[in-house]
Amino acid sequence: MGNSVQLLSDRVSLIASNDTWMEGTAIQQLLKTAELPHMCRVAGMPDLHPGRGYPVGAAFFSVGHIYPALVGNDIGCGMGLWQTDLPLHKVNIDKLSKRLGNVEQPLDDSWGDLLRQRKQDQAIDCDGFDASLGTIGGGNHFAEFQAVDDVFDSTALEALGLEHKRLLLLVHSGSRGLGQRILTEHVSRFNHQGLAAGTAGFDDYLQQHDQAVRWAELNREMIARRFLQAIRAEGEVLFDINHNLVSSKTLDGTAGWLHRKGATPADQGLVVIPGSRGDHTYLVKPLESAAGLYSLAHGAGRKWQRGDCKARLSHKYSRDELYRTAFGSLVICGDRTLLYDEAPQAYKPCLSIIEALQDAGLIEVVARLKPVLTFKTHGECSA
DNA sequence: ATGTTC
Repeated sequence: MGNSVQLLSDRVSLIASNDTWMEGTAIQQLLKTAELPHMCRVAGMPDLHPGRGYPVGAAFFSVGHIYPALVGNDIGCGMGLWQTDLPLHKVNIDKLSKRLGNVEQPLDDSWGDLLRQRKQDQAIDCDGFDASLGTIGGGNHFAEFQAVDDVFDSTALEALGLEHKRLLLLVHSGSRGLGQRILTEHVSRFNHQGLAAGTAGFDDYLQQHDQAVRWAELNREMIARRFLQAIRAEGEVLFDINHNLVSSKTLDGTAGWLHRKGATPADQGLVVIPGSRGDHTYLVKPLESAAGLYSLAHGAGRKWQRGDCKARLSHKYSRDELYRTAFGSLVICGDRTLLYDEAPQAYKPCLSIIEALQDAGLIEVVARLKPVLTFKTHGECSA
């Protein structure tokens, strides 16, 4: 216990074991970000990897100031886990895939009443990005049907209301163009500077940020609902957790701001830590601990940079190996670049992330899930 | 990451 917590400095810790894949660039970015004024504590997660200036897979605690550029463009990005009423023995993967013909279009009028209701309830006063609402987007975002593969804590599973013989749906998306617009506007006014609490800019950003978080949550709900409708199933959300945001938090008696940059909250109950489309997803129970700044890994973490993947993989693998995984699960991805950028080989093994978190005393594994069908985007190349 | 490439 605790042997995978590395102290890089008096205020920077890294959750990683000796065999966790870790880029030097990512560590440099972590240490550099820790030097920002008013930054008090930084924790890198085992899925840490280089980002644009700031690393992804880390939590940053500051006092009196927030850093919108550190949160980045995908404000409110997160994961929603849904349980369908479809028994696994009735699932036919090829039939499932054929029903996903219309899940990328803007939501049509039949969703209008529900959308208006949700926007009113959630105080979402923004119509400018309706065409993206209910759509997955690009990058590492996805909607994935999954099945329980192994159970380690049936009591916790039961408490969550998860029945292990039903098809699950994991949705990973964020605030799309809305978060992007908020960041761009901030950067044009303040560059990468932080904002001091109490200033107009601070209040203005936080108000927009919080709305983008709610918009992203609604986006994931709509994605889940349209996927359920497409496969003619009912379903309910088990949890929905953001891993890209800044929120107020008191740490050792000090009130401040916790930036989560690809870091899943450890103070909101059970969470999932998904691997790549060709790897397991782990349902885990966070344990009480201050070592990780109330945060966990948000996934397996990239091993290879985007853009490098196509050259490394395109001559090595057959078409069949790209659209079917080792689990026999199906991959729908019509975008060639995305197909390679998000290949299993581009990601760290998810078990290595889970083991590092376990060794640090941050989690207990509740269940292991496996992919059934991963949807990225349509296109002529899909199987 | 991005109603995506000034």
